[in-house]
Amino acid sequence: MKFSKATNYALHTMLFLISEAPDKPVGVQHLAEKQGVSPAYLSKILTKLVKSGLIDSVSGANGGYTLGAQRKDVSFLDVIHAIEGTASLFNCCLNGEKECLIQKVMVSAEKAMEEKLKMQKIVELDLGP
Amino acid sequence: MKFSKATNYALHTMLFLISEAPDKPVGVQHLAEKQGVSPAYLSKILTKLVKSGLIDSVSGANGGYTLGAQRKDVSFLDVIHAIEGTASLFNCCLNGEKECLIQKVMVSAEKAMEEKLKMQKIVELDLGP
DNA sequence: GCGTGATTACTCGGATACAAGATGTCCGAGTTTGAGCGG
DNA sequence: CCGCTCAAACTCGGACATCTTGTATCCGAGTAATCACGC
Repeated sequence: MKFSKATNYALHTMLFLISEAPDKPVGVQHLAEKQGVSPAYLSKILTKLVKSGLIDSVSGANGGYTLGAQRKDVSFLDVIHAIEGTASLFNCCLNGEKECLIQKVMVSAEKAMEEKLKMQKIVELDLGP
Repeated sequence: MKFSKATNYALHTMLFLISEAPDKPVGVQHLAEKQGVSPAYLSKILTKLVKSGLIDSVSGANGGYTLGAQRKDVSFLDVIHAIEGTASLFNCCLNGEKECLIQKVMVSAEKAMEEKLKMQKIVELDLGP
């Protein structure tokens, strides 16, 4: 029960793109150096963000990754869902038992966290407190 | 990023002990059958709950697991912390950078979930609406 | 000067390797209950 | 009837085996910009 490093990399990449390179595409090598990750691995992570529509990729020379159109709206939850998936953090997997009260409580608590993460847009971090 | 099955088993065991056997010790075999788990594995999980002081174990024949003294106060968060640990779900692990804004947001959201789980006592589920 | 091809700098996707943690099993050791047996 | 011993029913703890998932690497394919060359 931990957030993966991939989520960490994805969030930092988004923050960097928004704050320092809103227009020009940035190569994966540059992004990887900033965070001390292997470019190949970061590329794999960013592909997920592309498929979720959070960023765009530009092929060819001078290519790289760039922000999508609606960049102002990207929330923490968007990034997390793109990387970790949208499945519930808890599933009871106990047979018949119709509805599991424990499951209900867990899902409710999970929603509380997601609500916070949905409210927080990444762009808000750029311009400090 | 998912809650482990162990947490699920632990929560169900706590609920069972509170609702159906507040005094008598219950053998791990009986508890395991109820949930379709191997007794050996469940025993390993319950040992964590014992070490955290949430339940007591009774050795010898007719032994088993029984509720501790302050059973009314056990919350979801207590059980989860006993099984999953109390470490933060997210750590930035990005070098110098003094304080990471992303880390702050994540921890804050995590706290929101924990607050909900701390409020919800397991005993409250027993007498459901 | 200009088109055409080759080179270069990129991303994309799949295949693969590696490590760590979750899950599950097995067995020996210690502990208590209860039954059996001898006095 | 009493006390002793012994077996049975338990948990405890560690050591293992397995399986999934996260982490990471490598390479071939495709694509776009740029450079080189020849006309």
